[in-house]
Amino acid sequence: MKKKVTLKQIAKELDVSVSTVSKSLRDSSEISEDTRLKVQAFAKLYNYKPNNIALSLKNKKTKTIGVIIPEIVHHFFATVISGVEQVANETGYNVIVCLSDESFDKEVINMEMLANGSIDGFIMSLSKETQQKGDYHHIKEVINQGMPVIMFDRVANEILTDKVIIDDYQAAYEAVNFLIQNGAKKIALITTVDYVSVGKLRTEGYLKALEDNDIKVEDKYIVKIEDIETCDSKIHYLLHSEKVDAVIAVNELFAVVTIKIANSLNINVPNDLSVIAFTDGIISKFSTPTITTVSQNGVKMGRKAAEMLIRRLEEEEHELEEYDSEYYRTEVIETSLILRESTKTR
Amino acid sequence: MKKKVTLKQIAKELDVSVSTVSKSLRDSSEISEDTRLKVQAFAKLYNYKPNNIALSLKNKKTKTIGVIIPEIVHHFFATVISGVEQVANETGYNVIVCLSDESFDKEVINMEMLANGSIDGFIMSLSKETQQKGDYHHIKEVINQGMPVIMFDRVANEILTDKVIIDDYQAAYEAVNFLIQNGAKKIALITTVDYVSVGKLRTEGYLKALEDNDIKVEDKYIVKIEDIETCDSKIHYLLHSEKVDAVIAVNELFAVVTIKIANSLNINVPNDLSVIAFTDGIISKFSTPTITTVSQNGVKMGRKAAEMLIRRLEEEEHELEEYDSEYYRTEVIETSLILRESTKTR
DNA sequence: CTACCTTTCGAAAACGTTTTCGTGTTGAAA
DNA sequence: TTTCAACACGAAAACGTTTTCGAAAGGTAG
Repeated sequence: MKKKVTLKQIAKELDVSVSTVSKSLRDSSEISEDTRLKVQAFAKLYNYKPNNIALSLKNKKTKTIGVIIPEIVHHFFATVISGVEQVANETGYNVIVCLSDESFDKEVINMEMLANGSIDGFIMSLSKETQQKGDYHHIKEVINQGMPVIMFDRVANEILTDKVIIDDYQAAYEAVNFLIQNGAKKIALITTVDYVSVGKLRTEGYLKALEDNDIKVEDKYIVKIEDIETCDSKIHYLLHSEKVDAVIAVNELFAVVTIKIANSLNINVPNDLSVIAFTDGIISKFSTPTITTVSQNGVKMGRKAAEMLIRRLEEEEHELEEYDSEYYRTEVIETSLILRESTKTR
Repeated sequence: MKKKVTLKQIAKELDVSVSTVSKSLRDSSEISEDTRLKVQAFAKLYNYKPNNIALSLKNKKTKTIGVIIPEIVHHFFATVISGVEQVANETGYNVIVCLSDESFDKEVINMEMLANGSIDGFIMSLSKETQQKGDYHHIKEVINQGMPVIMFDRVANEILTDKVIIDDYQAAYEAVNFLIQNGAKKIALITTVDYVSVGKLRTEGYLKALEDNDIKVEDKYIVKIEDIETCDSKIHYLLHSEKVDAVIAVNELFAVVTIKIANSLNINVPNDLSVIAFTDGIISKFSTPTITTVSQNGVKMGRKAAEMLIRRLEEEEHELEEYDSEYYRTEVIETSLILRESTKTR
């Protein structure tokens, strides 16, 4: 077991100073070719690699990105991380991942931990509990300390910072429009509770689309699912008691459950019932029938978020005009409807 | 924008020395109650938090775990990370995630990056390419430097270190046995190429089970899928040309594709064909029919791996008897067959 | 021979902590 | 009054780097 070698050790072995070693390894012209080559050879022999922690302390840069997401066992978030990792890799950054587990407290703790020097900037998506509380002091504080924060997907208008989102409102509007144009009249919405920002926006898009097509909004067609346990019974109740001809679900899970329940009630998808889901993930591709979805390109979101963050980090040098009203940007990732077997077209 | 405050700044403001501030904040008895309280109050006011990087440098401990996995957009690996995160959170560790993207080079680069002081220990699963090459020098080197490494799932016997695995051989054996006991005679295996360690073990378990039941092994029943594009055609060919009555697939994806192709060929699952998949993930739960799987508890694996790593890290103090032959342990996570709709029992 | 420049290197500071070891002051005991 | 312990604090080293500055040695020009 041979421990990592340090500059000091090399210096001692070669009977030169630490500064000479450091300069030699960085090809400084201050050092004679003789000693430079000697040091470099020795360093290679002992496989010297500079200590990242020491470099971080010196440079006040860690070359590390902190990512905080609610859950990782969730295909969408996994794809986002994948995207972040891609550009991090390309630009020499590391990625620290923390999970809030949808808990406000964990989100706060994780942020505080990482904010104390471990990382150069954040990429994050709010936990449900945080959105419910509407308490963003921890995020504002971090931003106030001068650490860049990029929010994605579940964002808060209240926080002034860079954001990457999909246009949930518009996407829902278009999905509902698609259903209407293909003959649907009674369109149900299966969504989460309102405090989840994306759920709310999607609901609004749904409402607007109905309104623009002069279709009366029926409250009984809007199913709000608080926790996953009640999912089955609520959807069952909807399909059993109302003859809807289309369902738009805010996530894949609600959609696939809807299809299974429809099957059990002898309702044929897509002939009797069309189904569209948000979040284009694994389930939609492999369910039977496969599910038409609103694409939500997580990899692209992750890449974009990472690019924005790294741009901030590298530009920080120039100390740009921060008080510009358009200082912070919100990037919108375009969506599209991916047509599969769960919807019929006419 | 007020930057983070340091000990030095507090010291200057209060006109005391840095040491006094540090000691005060750590409740040292050396300091009078007067100044102690004064310092603490001031620190709280300015929301002082010690800088992690400085602490890491001083303590030669980062309290960070490095995780290297082939892909994160893969439910199993996501669950493992989730498990690692759980115990990391409970014990005050952070988690750095790097993706090898199934590439040997990226695996090496990531390991070298992290090994230079960024983390205290590794948890990793080999990339396909690494397993193919059989080149583990980067891992051995890290271990040699005294950094603990825990391998999980895709491990290499050649490397002497702690491991967490499921008993792939035994699990495959039992799955095949289950199929035979329920009437299957012609059992096909859909697997990956041999250099993926788990694929190989599962194949061996399959073979042994057939042998023990005096069933002749038919080479044409063993389908090896190299890349995902050929998946469809190969499985289609199998089902079309051979009347098999059961299929065991080494992952969910192969299983769900098998079912879809069976449907298209008017082969009823489970009546005409039973299907069992390895890796109990999202797809199996929501496919139609739902798929019987060999559970592979990723969360448990992640937790176990993290526990083993942290134990190593904390015990390192005592510098235990390293040359014991049973120094390194291999933990086996038990599996079980989760019965769903894709298999029939009699 | 002096003055100055170039080459080559080392000392030291800095990043933010913690900890060891002194040291000065005070008070009490002898 | 002397001596010593207790108390309260500060200086400095250490972790591993990089970088600035100073300085010694040697050479060259005048």
